[in-house]
Amino acid sequence: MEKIIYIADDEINIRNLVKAFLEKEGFCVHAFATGDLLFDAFKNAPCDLVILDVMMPGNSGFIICTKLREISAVPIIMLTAKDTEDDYVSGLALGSDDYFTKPFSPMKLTMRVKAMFRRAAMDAQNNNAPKTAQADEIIFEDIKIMPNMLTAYAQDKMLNLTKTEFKLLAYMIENQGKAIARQELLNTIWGYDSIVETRATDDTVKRLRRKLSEAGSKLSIDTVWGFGFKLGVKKEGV
Amino acid sequence: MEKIIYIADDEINIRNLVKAFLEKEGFCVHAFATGDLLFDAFKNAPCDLVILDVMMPGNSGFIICTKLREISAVPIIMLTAKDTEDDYVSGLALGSDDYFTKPFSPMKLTMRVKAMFRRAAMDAQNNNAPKTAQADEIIFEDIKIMPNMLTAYAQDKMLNLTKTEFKLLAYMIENQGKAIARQELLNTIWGYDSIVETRATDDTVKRLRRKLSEAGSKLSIDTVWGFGFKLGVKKEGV
DNA sequence: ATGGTTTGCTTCAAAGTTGCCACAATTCTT
DNA sequence: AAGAATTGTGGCAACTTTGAAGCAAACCAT
Repeated sequence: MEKIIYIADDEINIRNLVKAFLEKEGFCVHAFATGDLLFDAFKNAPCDLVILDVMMPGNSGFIICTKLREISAVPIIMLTAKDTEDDYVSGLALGSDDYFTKPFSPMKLTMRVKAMFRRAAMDAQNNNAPKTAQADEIIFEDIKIMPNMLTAYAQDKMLNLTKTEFKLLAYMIENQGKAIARQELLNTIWGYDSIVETRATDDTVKRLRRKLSEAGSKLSIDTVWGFGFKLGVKKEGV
Repeated sequence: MEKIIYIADDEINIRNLVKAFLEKEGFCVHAFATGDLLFDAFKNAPCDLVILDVMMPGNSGFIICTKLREISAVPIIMLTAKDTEDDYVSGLALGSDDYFTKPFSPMKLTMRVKAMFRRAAMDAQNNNAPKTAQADEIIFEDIKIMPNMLTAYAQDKMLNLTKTEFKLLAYMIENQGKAIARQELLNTIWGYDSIVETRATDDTVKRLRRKLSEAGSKLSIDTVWGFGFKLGVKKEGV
């Protein structure tokens, strides 16, 4: 089944470039000059994935993203020239699923798109967990995560997590029980194009473990030797 | 399979530096003084990745990039001294996949190169076997195997298997019933070019048997004398 | 700018894995 | 039944992977 992708960007070069790359991969791509045009088209005929530039004449990508989220759970990738963490957070908080900073590599965008479809397909298979991305709270054992606010509680005590730690914990809880490979964490948290050493994951896990333990959480991050990590529960001490 | 990398840069120091670093990582590197030379070589013998300096005598890296893109989808990394947004965007618009600004760390370039190959490999894997390899669970008797997660259960108790043990058990279960020769296991699990003794399989089987029995599994690994092993089921004791 | 945080890297020690060995137990051959 | 070949067992050492502490560069909010 051919996947349909809508893209909105006011720069025609970017538009054509992305369109060309994605079409070469067999996707059906419709390009729009503004977010509003895209939104109108979406109302008539929803697509499988949306790529939105943030800076556009008329309503910005953020606004379109919010409007889309009101009517659909379609995956959204945001493009932006700005590289600030603020934008990153607000973009994710508004419900976009991924984020690209211009200038970006068309091939990487293509790979990310394919990865998202793969993931969506996998989620569909184990339909038990329909991750509508924006649950207000995710709870696992004595941990409560509030994705919108980048906040996490353990035993009702607030954990003071950094962004990296939060993303890692959130990802592991979404995949609770599963063992997760270091490389998968790198790809997901640090991005497919990251150049950090694999051991960077150990650092974040180390800091997460300390914070969890200081908060007295029963949650433990177990090592799967030669592979990665897995969530577990500490035994009730004696 | 050794990856072949072409690099074009008019500065011999850069050329040699990058060449040395990449060769140390096991890549086969051919260096060219101009982009045109590289392009000619590529027409005769394509390579797996191209690194192009932008500023070169003769045709610039941008032009070479465009010409390469007309005949191939080979990954291209651009190097440039200029750090302007214009250059970046036009480089990408011409189809390069990544971008490095001089001065750059050879180590980071190397890591990026490795990441690109890793991604390409993953992509190929996922495309070739979109469904077959993605079985979430394989079940045999009281054993449940979850291939993606290096996790296996016996009687709903988790088995703590190492990578080697896991691969061996998974392979035997995939071929359930069949007797498997030691040499076949060696080739499959340890690889054709492995130098381990045949008896290494016995070691892993030994450890697997212990873990299975400790978990109380009914699964047994039976010896086929003078040949290899075969999965079986223990009798209901008593 | 600037002062505090975050974060990835380095180094070293600790822990886990794995192939090999010697020898005992088993099976096959004669 | 004796001898030869093959397999099971426990131990072990080399190797790999992981954890911890410290550090410096990058990052971020003032």
